[in-house]
Amino acid sequence: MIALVDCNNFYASCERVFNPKLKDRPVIVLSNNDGCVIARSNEAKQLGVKMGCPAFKIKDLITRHNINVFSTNFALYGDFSKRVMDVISTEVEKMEIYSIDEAFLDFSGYAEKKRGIALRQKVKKWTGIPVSIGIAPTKTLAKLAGAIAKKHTKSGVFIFDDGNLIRRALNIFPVEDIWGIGRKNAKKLNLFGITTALQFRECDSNWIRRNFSINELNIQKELYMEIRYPLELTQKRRKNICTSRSFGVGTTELLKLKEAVGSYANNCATKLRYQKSCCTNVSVFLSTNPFKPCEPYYNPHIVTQLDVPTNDSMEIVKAALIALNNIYNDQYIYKKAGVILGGVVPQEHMQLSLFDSLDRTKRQNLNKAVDRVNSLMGRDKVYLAVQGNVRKRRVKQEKLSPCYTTRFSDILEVVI
DNA sequence: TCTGGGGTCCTAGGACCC
DNA sequence: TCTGGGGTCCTAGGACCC
Repeated sequence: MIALVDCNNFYASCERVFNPKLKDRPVIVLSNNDGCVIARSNEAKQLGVKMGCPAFKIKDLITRHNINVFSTNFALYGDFSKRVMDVISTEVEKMEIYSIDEAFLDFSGYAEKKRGIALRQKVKKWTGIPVSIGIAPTKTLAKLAGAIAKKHTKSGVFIFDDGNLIRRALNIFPVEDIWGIGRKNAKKLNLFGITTALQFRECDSNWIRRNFSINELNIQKELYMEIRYPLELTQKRRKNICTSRSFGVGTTELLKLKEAVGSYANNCATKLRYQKSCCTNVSVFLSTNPFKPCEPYYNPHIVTQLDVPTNDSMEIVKAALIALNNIYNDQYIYKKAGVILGGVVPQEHMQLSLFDSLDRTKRQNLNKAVDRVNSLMGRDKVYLAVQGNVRKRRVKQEKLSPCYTTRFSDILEVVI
């Protein structure tokens, strides 16, 4: 049996932990640049705040209902994620951290509701974060059980321990809410009269294979309790590493784009070194504002192949800046830029080039030193000149909460 | 005025090989 | 007149996830 632990309204819950005034109050968290709603407390959901909605569209609603608004605070959420996962790991032998707020656990041996309830209480007590737990024979069914646990139980835990129960649940569960069936596929299925999870499970497998991909077939098997997506216990290296940002205000200036793209490339290289990998290609993209139909849309993208796999900041930044020069056109107002590193290979599998002129050992030592300074003293303490003034370029975050758990100056004081 | 960021996997079609 | 058969690899685009 597999258990899925899912933090309830995760970012909103993190904001609440050190701010008890927010209890039972509507809370929302915004994306970068305070753009869109990316998390909502139950109270905010009840007021009709939709996921992904641009903040400016619900200004009235926010004032009218006194909704508590927060800018995204990833230092805080990342730290809480780690705490929650640490607590869970004290209770299980094997677990797969699936996302910032979810984990699949091996519950074989002792898969009972009370085990889930005890775990849930422990996480709440030790971290302050409420979670829901779904227990079932497969991941797909565990996701479904988790959804039921969140919406329809008081205990926050739901277990699929019998075939009849699964059948009854599938019969009322909409096909579009199955894990892995997205909007597009749900629409297609609806056209064939398939609206519930049970109808999907009872479809002819050959028909599914012909009209959809292998994934949908696997999902169908998982609904029949056949494991197609086993627990993944080893942490996988990322195959692509991306850093991209929207700008608060659009720009046509090449210099500003250089600073941005240089910074994103440097950030990607740092992430790459962190997972002990090298990349073999660097791609850069730009984008104008897609929400302005009156302005022409321009979305160029270019991939540069590297001779030698590398994770050297300067080399990657250089490649990114050359690419930028090649796609830049001064006739457009750019709203977003990004860098993607691809062809990622483990550091130790590096294929050297016959014509390489770089002293790679020297560069490695330099990068290592920079990484160490930045990890000890705070990010961007040392950066490349081409990045410009990194502190000046901060994104808009008007409602940022303190970094209660990751910055000494933000730690709460208890006054007696 | 104001619309996020970071990933994975699958498939079809083209280029290429012998 | 009549023009094969069996592969691999790469890429773009699309779907999905959080």
